[in-house]
Amino acid sequence: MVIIHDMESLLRQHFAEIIALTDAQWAVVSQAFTYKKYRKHQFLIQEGAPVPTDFWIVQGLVKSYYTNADGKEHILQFATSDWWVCDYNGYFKQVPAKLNIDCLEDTHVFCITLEKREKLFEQIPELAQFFLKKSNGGYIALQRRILSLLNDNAKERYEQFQELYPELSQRLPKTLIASYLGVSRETLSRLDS
Amino acid sequence: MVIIHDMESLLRQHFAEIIALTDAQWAVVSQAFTYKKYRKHQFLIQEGAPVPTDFWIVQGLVKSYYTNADGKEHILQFATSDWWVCDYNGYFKQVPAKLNIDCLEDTHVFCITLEKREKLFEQIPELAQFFLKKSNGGYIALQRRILSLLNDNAKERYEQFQELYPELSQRLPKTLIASYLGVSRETLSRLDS
DNA sequence: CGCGCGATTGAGTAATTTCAAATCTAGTGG
DNA sequence: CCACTAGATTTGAAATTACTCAATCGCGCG
Repeated sequence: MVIIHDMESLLRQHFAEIIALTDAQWAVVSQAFTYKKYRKHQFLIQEGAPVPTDFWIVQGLVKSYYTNADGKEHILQFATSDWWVCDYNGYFKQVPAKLNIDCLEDTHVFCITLEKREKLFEQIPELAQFFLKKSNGGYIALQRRILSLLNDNAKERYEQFQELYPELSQRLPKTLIASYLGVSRETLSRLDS
Repeated sequence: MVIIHDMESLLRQHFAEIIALTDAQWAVVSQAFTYKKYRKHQFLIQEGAPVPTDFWIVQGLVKSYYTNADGKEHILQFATSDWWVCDYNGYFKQVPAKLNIDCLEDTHVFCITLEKREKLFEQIPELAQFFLKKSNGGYIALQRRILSLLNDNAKERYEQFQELYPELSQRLPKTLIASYLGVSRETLSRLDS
C-alpha cells in the first residue's frame, strides 16, 4: 500500500537521523517491523497482559500510566509522532505489564518484538548503537524529570512542561497534565501563570 | 601491578555477565579504560567542569547530586561497587556538568572517555549491546523511581528504599537518604518504621 | 434543550516544610 | 581517660503547600 510505504519512509528517516543504513540493510530492518492502527481509547498495552512489542509512533497520541491500588492514575509518559513507547520492564524481561498504554487519539504505530529486535542486532550489530542512543537520551530525560520532582513545586513543574512540550500543552486536557506532573487537577487549576 | 590486575578481572566479570568476550577482545576493551583512586570528599565530577569520562566503580561509595539555586542538594544517585555513574548529559553531549559527583568513601574506579568508547563500538560492535542492556536497566529503574515519587508518601518511599538497598540504608547517613527521597531530614526522622 | 466532560472555585484537612533548639555519637588531642 | 568538637539525629511548634470533597461553571454536541 502506498500509505504504508510512506509510513515506512518515516521510520527509515527516524533511523537515518542516527545511523546510516544501506538499502539492503534497511530491507532487513523494515521486515522486522509490523504496522498497526489503533483508535482512540484502544490499548496498546494493558496491565497484567504480556508485552508483545515495542512501539514507534508514526502518528497519534498515547499515554503510558500506572494505576495504583486506589485506582489513581499516574502518567509516566505521553508519546506522539516519532516517539518510542512501551512497558519496557515487561518488554525486556518478558513479564506481564504493570503499565497501561492507551490512545488519546487515533494512533498509527510500527511494532517490533523482542525476538526480532535481537535478531536484528545479530544481523546488523551497529543497530544496537541506534537503540543505545535512544536509551541514553531517555535516561537523561528521566533524570531531569526526577530532579524536577525533587526540586520544583507544582507551578514550576507546570511551567517547565509548557516550555518543554508546547504542543502537548495545547493538545492535552489539563487533568492529564496534572497526572503527569504529580499534582491534583484542582491544584493545577489554581496556578495562575 | 597485582592489585590493578585483580581490579581488571572484576571489570571483565562485569562485562562477562552480559556479553562473551574472547581474550583478544578483552585486551582491546581493557585498554580503553584507565584506573583511578579517589579519597573521601574528592570529586569525580564537578558542576560547570567538563565530563571527561564515564565511571565504573570497583569499590567505594559516591553520591551524584544537583545543587539548586538555594544551595539545596538533591541526590540523583548513590553508586557503589559494580555501578556505573556519571553526568550522562555532560558526557554524551560533551557539555559542562550540571551535577556533582563526590566520594562518601575512598573509591576506586575505571574510567573511559567517550572517544574511546565510540572507538570500541567500531572495533567490537556487539559491545554496544552490553551498554544498551545497562542503559535499558537504568531507564526502567528511573521509571520506577518516578512512579514512587508520584504515588508514594515519604514513609512508603523510605521503606521501599530500605528494601531495595538494605546495605546502603546502613552505610549512608539519613540526611543523605532524605535528600535522595525528596524529603527533609526532619520529616524522615519522624517516620517510625 | 440538556447531557457530559473538563475546568474552576471554596472550605476544611492532611502532609510536609521551615526554623530553632536540644540531644546524641564518634573521633581527636591533651 | 577525659574534655571537646563536628556531624548527625531528634524534637517541638508554626507556617506552608497541596490534597480532598463538594459544588459550580462553561461549552460543544446530539
